[in-house]
This record gives sequence, structure tokens and C-alpha cells, in this order.
Amino acid sequence: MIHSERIRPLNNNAVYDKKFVLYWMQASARAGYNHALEYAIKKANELKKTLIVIFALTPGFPGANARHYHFMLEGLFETRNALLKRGIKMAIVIGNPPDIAASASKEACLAITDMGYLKIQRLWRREAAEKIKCAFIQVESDVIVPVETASNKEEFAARTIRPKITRLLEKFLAPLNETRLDLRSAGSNIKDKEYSNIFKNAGEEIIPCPSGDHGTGAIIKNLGADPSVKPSSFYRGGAAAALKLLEEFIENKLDDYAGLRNDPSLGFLSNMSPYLHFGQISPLYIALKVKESQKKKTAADVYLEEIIVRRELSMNFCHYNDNYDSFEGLPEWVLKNFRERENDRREYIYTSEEFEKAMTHDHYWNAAQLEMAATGKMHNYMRMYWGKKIIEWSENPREAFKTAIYLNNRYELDGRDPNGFAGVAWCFGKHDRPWTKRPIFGSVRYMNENGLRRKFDIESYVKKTAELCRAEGVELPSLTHLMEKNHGGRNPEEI
DNA sequence: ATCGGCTCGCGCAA
DNA sequence: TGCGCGAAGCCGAT
Repeated sequence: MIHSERIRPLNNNAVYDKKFVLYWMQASARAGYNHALEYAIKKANELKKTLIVIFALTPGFPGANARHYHFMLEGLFETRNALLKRGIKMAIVIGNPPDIAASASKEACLAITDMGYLKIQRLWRREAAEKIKCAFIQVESDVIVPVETASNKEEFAARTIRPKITRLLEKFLAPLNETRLDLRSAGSNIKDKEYSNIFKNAGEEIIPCPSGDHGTGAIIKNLGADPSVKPSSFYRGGAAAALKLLEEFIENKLDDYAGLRNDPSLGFLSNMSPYLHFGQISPLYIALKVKESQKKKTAADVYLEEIIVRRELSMNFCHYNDNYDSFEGLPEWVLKNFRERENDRREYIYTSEEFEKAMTHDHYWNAAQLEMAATGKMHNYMRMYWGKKIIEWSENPREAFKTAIYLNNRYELDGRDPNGFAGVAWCFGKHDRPWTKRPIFGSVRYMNENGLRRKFDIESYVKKTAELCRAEGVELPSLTHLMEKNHGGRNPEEI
């Protein structure tokens, strides 16, 4: 089922009688459970044309490095193969996305794209809409309830968006059926030679797909991506890896998710966020699988709250607030709050570089930073603590915001995601309520290491992290400290 | 161990 | 205009 709310024309041009339907794949980079893809197939069948899929790979995407490109490419090659099995050709082309989309659409009847929520993705769609000469339609496949359908404004908190989303779930939490591309009528209308011409002017197509590691190394080098952040050996990119993790999560962890998800010393998370970020798995598919699972209803509800309400609150934030990635995007009461605390004394002040190298006095914080640097994903609970402490130990909250965004975007596989921006902003009070006033934070929620000790076996988290960092060959002085003493800088007697 | 208060503003009821 | 209540907590009183 593709609801009309997911579909929006981005220009007023006509559908031509030309050679093929084009799907400019960008945010939903997958062959399964993709509304934009299914819509494109239906249109191709209606028009009796073939379908061509194109993905534009941007060299120098802001903040993207070898870790991100590697994960994305693993997924893209898998998607290309999966589409081929459905009789659909997909080209991965290096260049500027709107130019590639425009150029590739020259011989197209109709162009389809999907929907990402970052500013740069909005800009690409706008630019493409100006350049594409045929009809150009956007089909949303990255959320369960389309953002503008759920709400027409920036929401204040989870509690304000929750009723708006839940009342629409009956409608939008619905399965998506696959349509087969009708190859008999479509197959003959484009020849291989013509096909390759489509991309000639658009950019350089990535052809190689050797077995083994997919040969991403050379491609990443060609793209000029920052090699200093290494690919993660903990998370393999692609839909197959995502589905396997999801299955395992539902089978073994979902029942205890409500009670154990916050414990950093355990691993009761679904770890879907990197895959969701790169569009390698559908949030709708995950939600349906969890809902249909024969697991405890409360557990499933807690998970659904996170993957639907909280995740889509972050899309709402990025969609309606252009300053989602800067300090100025925070609510007025927060800005006023921090202005009043400008001159509060800071006991520790670290630079962005010191944070990056995990050189703080706090071993819990250092462990969290190292976990992120080594694996590409920090435990969700530690992300809160991590962000709160950057506020406490920076020159000022504006610097803190910059540091947190920089580090999150650089090391997290799910960095540069609406969830990441909303998560950082949450640490600064966004979407949260005020609490007891205290130094530096004012009435923005405070967190401290006592909470970690009170609630979890946090020492075992530190130990676990130190071990996996060593296994990864992380060589930082902070790691040695982590191995030697792991009591958050205090004597064991005090604990 | 458990509990209430802290603190702001949205959204709904009236 | 008043009132209830909220994404993950902390702290002091009991």
C-alpha cells in the first residue's frame, strides 16, 4: 500500500513518451520495502517502459569519511545485485546528485525520487526539480507516518507529537507489497549501448564489484574521503546484515528490551540505526516485524515508541527547523537559560581535540568516546551522558554543541542523521523538560557518574570497551588509563 | 529502598 | 485563565 500522502510532485512537467522511468535513489538505498521503488515499478508498468535506478555518490559529502563510505558502498553493491535479480538495472554514479539526476533524466518519461530529511538532501531535490524536464515525483519511504501528515509544524516534545502519530498508525503501519517489473513490455525498449550513454554525461559510473570486500578501498580513495576514520569491523553494511541483526534482536532481546535497553554493560539494543541512516532497511518493515512478533506486548510497545514516535520526532525537528545542526536551533528557553549561566565556573575545560582523544579525567566518558571511535556506535544511554558532560566541560555551551555534533558526525555510523542531530540537541534541552537549577546547566537536565554507578555495572562497560578497543588496535594514551584504573577517577573505597 | 520536589511551556478544558 | 504533565535524573529526606 502506497498512501497518497507519501507521493508529491516536485514540478509541473509532463510525463513524456520517452525511453524509461528513472528512479533517482538517494535516501532509501534498498531493494526491499521501498515505497519509491515500488511506485516507480508501477509507473513503469503502466507506461510500458523499463525502469532504471541511479544512485549519486557525492565525493566530499560534508563530514563523510572512509567509515561512512565503506558502510554505504557495501549496502549499495548489495542493493544493485538485489535489483538486478528483479530485472532492474542500477547505476552508482560519482558526481553532484542533482546534476546526475537531471542528466540521467534527459531520456526519461518520468523521474521518481525518495525523501531524506537533511538540508542538503532538500537542496538537492530542489535543484533537481529545477533542472529535470519531465515529471518529477517524490515518494517518501523513510518514516512510518509522513512528516507533514503527522504535523504541520515543529513539535515541542515527544508528548505533543505522540497523539498525532499514534492516531495515524492504523492507517500507515501497513505492509508494502512488491510489484514485479513487467520485463516483456519493458525489456525491448532500451538497449545496452543506449543504457551506458545515459550516464556518460552525468558522471563516472562505478562498475567494479569484485568478490570479497567489494573493492571499496580503491573507490573510497578515488572519492577523496578522509581515510583517518577506519571502516567499522563491528557493523557490516547492507540489507542482509541488517535483517540478520533484526531477526536476532527480536528472537533474543526484544522481550527484555524495556528493562535492559539502557544498560551500557549489556547489549540489548537492535543496532538498527546505522542501517536506517543509510536507508538499508525500512523503518516500516522493522516496526511491522516487531509488532507481529510473538513477544511481550509491552516490550514491543517500548520499541515501537522509539522507532516511531521518537525517531519521527527527530525527522519533524530537521524538517521544520533549518538550524537543527546549530546551537541557535535550540528553543528560546534553553538559549536564555544558557545565557544566564555564561559566567559559571567550569571545573574542567577540554578542547574538541582533547574530547576526541578521550583525554578527560572521567573514565566512563572516555570509554564512551572510545567505544564510538572504535566501533562506529556508542551505546544509547552513554550518548546522553557523553553529551551532558561535553556541555559541562566545554568553554561554553555553543562550543560544546559544535564539539558534540562534530564527534557524532565523524565517528558514528549513524552520524549526520536526524536522530543524531535531535539526540545532541536533546542533551541541550531540546524536546526535554526543565529540572532543578544548577551551575552551568541552569534548568537543563543534568546527569552524573553516580547515576551510572547506581543503575548499572558501569565498570564492566569500561572493561568491555577497553578490551574491544585493544582488539581493534586503538592506540591512545587514554586507553592505557582505561585499562589501568576504571573507577571514574575515584578511589574504589569511595564507591 | 522509596518518594517528592525541582522547573517551563504546551495544549486542552473551561 | 488554570491546570496537568512531560525521553532516559538528581538529591535530600524518610
